[in-house]
Amino acid sequence: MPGTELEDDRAVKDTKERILDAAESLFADRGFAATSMRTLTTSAEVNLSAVNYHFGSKERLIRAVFARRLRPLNRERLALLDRVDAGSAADDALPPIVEAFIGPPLRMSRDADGGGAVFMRLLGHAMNQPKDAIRQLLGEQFREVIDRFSASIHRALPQLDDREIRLRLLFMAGAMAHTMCLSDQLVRMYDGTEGENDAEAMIERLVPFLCAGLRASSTRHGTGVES
Amino acid sequence: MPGTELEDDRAVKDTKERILDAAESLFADRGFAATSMRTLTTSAEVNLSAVNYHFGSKERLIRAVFARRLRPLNRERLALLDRVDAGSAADDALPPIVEAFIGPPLRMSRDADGGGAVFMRLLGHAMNQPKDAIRQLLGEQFREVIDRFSASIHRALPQLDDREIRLRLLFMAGAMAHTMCLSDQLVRMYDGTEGENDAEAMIERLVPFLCAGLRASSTRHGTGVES
DNA sequence: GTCTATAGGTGGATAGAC
DNA sequence: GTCTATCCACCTATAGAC
Repeated sequence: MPGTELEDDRAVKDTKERILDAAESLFADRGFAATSMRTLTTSAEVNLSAVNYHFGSKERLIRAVFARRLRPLNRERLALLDRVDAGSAADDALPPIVEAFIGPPLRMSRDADGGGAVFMRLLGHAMNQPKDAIRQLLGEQFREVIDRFSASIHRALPQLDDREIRLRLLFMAGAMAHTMCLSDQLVRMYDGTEGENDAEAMIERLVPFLCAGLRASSTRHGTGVES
Repeated sequence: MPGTELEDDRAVKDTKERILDAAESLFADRGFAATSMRTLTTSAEVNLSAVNYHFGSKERLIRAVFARRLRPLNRERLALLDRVDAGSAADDALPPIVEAFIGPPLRMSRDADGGGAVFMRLLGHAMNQPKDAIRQLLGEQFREVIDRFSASIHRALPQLDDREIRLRLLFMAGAMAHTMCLSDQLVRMYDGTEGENDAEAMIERLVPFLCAGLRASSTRHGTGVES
């Protein structure tokens, strides 16, 4: 079983990637349990046994699907955040922070060729998944991102305590996930009038909404004055 | 097949509700496809055939699970909105509007006895479901709610056009859905320090965040001035 | 209305030839 | 590494006795 990530063979990689691509697409469309290995391997045009040969089991295939995209995605987020952190720590650092958080995933939604669009739909779906092994996997993948972004937001908005920041980060993630998951319908809702406004237009609309939410006073009907 | 909603018999109702309760709980935990009728009927302590007898099929059981909770829930939302609409139409009507939208579902999360908590987790999961029959069902159930809330928000924030309002309503729904779906972890994250702060505390935190987001200027770094 | 029994089909995983 | 053939557990749905 070559599960030790020693991909030195071209033929192996092709088959593995065909499986990963098909899995991504089918999982996004139907969910994990509803996608059988039979339909998956048929769609990937590989043999039924190939999945077990290359990944060991269905569950490990699922983990591989997420790891393939999530690792570079979160690396990009943190790289963008590094650049923001190097500059101003004032309130006006907030929009770039938010964009570093939501930009890479939403922009990946636009990358229809590379299959990123499909994956983001899958991720939006998985983020609201019941307490599964998948959620645990996502928790591991996102822990560092959440910690780093919490810290940066705290620098920009020192009046918010850490707990409130993490909660609002959750609201942000929810709004983003829902947006990505419904991207099909959004494109339908928005095109015909403004043309090709996928990721960038959505980022331009989400950033003001989320920055305003992050800046909101914690008190119920507050006008900006703290407690 | 007594699928014509003529529940005049007590014994029937008990069995049906036991099935609905078990279905709600298992669907929330494992998803629809991963929940078999065997584990479901075992958990409900009814016979395997009871589901097909009372609901006709697994899919119609799923629809029944949603309809049972969603109809009264959305009725409550609209009733609350009616009371807001009867009052001021100014900007200060916004918090009650937002609360009418997110309050009933989040409050249902607290109702652990009635099983509402389980259902809301299920709903949060279903809202980010891929393009299934379930999403279509939810679309039907929510169309009137979205239309009515869009109109009320438009009265409170006349500077936003209808499309932007509907988009922000989507962001709201996403933040709410994600919050509800992760309620388990949130309770773990928040208790031990503030005690029993389930629904009301979360509403108090979501309302300022969402109101600020709704009020945000559409322009990227805007300070409140329109375009 | 509730039960047993079973039909008829699909699931993930594997053995072993090539 | 890829294929066919197959095991067997499990699935939904139904038939028919009580």
